[in-house]
Amino acid sequence: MPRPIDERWSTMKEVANLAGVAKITVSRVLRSPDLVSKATREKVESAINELGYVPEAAAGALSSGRSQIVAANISTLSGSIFLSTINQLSNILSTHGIQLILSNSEYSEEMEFQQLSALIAQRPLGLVLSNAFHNTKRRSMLSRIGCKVIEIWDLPENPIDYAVGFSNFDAGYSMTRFLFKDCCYKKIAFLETKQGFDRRSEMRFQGYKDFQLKHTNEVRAVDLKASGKGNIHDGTVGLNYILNKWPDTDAIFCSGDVLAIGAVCEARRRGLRVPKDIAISGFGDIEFSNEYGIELTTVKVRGEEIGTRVANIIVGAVEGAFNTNKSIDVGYDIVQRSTT
Amino acid sequence: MPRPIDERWSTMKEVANLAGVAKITVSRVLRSPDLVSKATREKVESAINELGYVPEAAAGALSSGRSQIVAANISTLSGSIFLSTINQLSNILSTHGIQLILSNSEYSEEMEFQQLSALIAQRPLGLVLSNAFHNTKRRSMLSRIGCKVIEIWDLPENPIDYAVGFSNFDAGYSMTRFLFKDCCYKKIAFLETKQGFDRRSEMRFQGYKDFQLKHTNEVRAVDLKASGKGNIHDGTVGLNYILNKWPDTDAIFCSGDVLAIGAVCEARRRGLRVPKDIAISGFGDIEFSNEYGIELTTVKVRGEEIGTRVANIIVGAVEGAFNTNKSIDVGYDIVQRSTT
DNA sequence: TACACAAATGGTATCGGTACCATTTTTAGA
DNA sequence: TCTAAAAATGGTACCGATACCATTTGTGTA
Repeated sequence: MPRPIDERWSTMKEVANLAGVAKITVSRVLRSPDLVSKATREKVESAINELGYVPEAAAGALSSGRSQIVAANISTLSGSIFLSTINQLSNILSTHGIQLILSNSEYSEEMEFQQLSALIAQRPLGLVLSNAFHNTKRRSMLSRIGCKVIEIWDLPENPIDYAVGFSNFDAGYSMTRFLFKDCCYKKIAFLETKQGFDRRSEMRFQGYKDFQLKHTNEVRAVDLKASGKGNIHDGTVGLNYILNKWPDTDAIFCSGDVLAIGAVCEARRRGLRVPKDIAISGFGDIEFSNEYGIELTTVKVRGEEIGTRVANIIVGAVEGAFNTNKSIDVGYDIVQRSTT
Repeated sequence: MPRPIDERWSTMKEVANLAGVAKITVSRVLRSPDLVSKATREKVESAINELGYVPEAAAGALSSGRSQIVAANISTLSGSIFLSTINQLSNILSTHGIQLILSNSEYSEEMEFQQLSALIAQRPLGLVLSNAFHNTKRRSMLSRIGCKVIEIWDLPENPIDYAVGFSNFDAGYSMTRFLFKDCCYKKIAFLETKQGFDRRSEMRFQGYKDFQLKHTNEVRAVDLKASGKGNIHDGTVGLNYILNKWPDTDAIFCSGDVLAIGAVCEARRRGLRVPKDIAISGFGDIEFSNEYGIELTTVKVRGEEIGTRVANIIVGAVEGAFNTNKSIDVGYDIVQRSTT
């Protein structure tokens, strides 16, 4: 369909004609100005300005076989867990002229597959995933993708290409040990709301379970799958459910901060003292965790650093750096505040 | 799973050869399957599966003159204000095979221009902006862009193409009137923390100012520009600043919910009763506003609906619908809770 | 001045799809 | 059975950049 004349963008050829050079020279001015003499460069630049020329990324990508795009598929935007990572990643990439395509799979596996194809269609420089894929078909799709695949917020045993994150198992284990050994709670429950498959939450649970089986031989775990969107309300439901089922519970380890905040609010509403009657801890250390009248004990995750590391891997790979470190552990911290 | 010898992806030509058809037929199977007979379609589909073929978006975009990309530039990700809009937009677009490129302009103004160019380089189907551009050069760049420009979360008088949002002026005016007339507060202050140029916050302030000048002839406004990131801490600073400067203030209208929550916390810390000693209202109705022990009076914005409307405009335009409605007002609600 | 070599510039093929039109095959109706 | 129209398929020329190699121009040294 022929676009209306006035809506067409200028092309490199038109810039070249106006400047009186070959179009390859225009290309050089934009991509490797050092190879062009000052006089020519200035002629070309003024032609670019005059025409308001903006090169077409698709043509460049096709011709060079290399896009200026990084794709990220994260499980959810709404939880805001990944925001700091995405924000940082986007900022660093944009200083290198790389755009970030964002898609979220809301933890649904079918959508993830479709979206994965759509992302691969962009032939991105890097593919950032917050959810590891265990399905073989998908893994094979990813392994032959030809761009860097970077799994984040977790450290799977065999990363496809790279992993930047921390051990969710260890985090779950550490927090449980902290509650048990340092805080001396002996009846610890675990609360989560997995939507579909959430490997990271699952691993935190495994860490909790592992500790519990070693030290108390009792597992008190609730997964509010059905209702669960991981919002504050779920925290209130979860607290009630747990205290109803195991009335002598003295601490609840929530798989996310929002859940934990909900649980704290509900505990207070019921007239329970936190942490005296019931201790509550979370995971993630979101902005609200340390403000707003609640100082939540939680696992602090360096989300921003993950973004930085991911950006460095991608930018490095573009510049030809060879990175042998497949797995980058940014660690985590147990942060004690006043809810335990 | 053996990685192919070279990391090249299969091309449409290879699929065509395997299926024994012309490559244009493969293209048809993917884009308009109704034009292809069932037998041929199945042959081609099995060839696609066998080769794991994923078409290259850049080639399609170049050839058809139409990308499958929508670009959004929002002022900031971290505030989480736009999350529901972006989330909804991304979800709807992805069901139409359209990808969302996200960039944020929270850094320098120079970068904003660069980023705009980078986004335009993608020749997106639509360009979604949370910040109106007043600079003439930029506006002219935007007006000749050839794709739909959609300004969101505001209703400028002359939208470049479309605007989906609400009147920030009206919202500011309405909340002030609500505090004054319905709640009978007579000494109302306005607190904001603008980062750079924030037209939306500015318009809310103008609404506040307009009402005040009409009814009290007094404006008590604080803009924590310098420190201001709009976080909870700023709310505490702002409350103290205001009560110090105008001790008889009986209500504070905060330009954002996070600020308001900070102000409520600080008021309580100081032993003030909310709303008896000091009333506080916010703007945005973020998730935390109605939970977590604070029931904040605020202006509820339908962020998700904005996302839906934007997606519909873009998808509609792709399908050739002609939308005459340049300005879509999704409205807002004054929600009274317990802080006023 | 001549020559070698570096710097600057240009020509052409090509990336992998889609548009447009042409051609072949199938179907329906007289 | 024949013919016209519809359905299915194919051929070819692009889209707008970059890669690669060729060519021209400029510079320093003998």
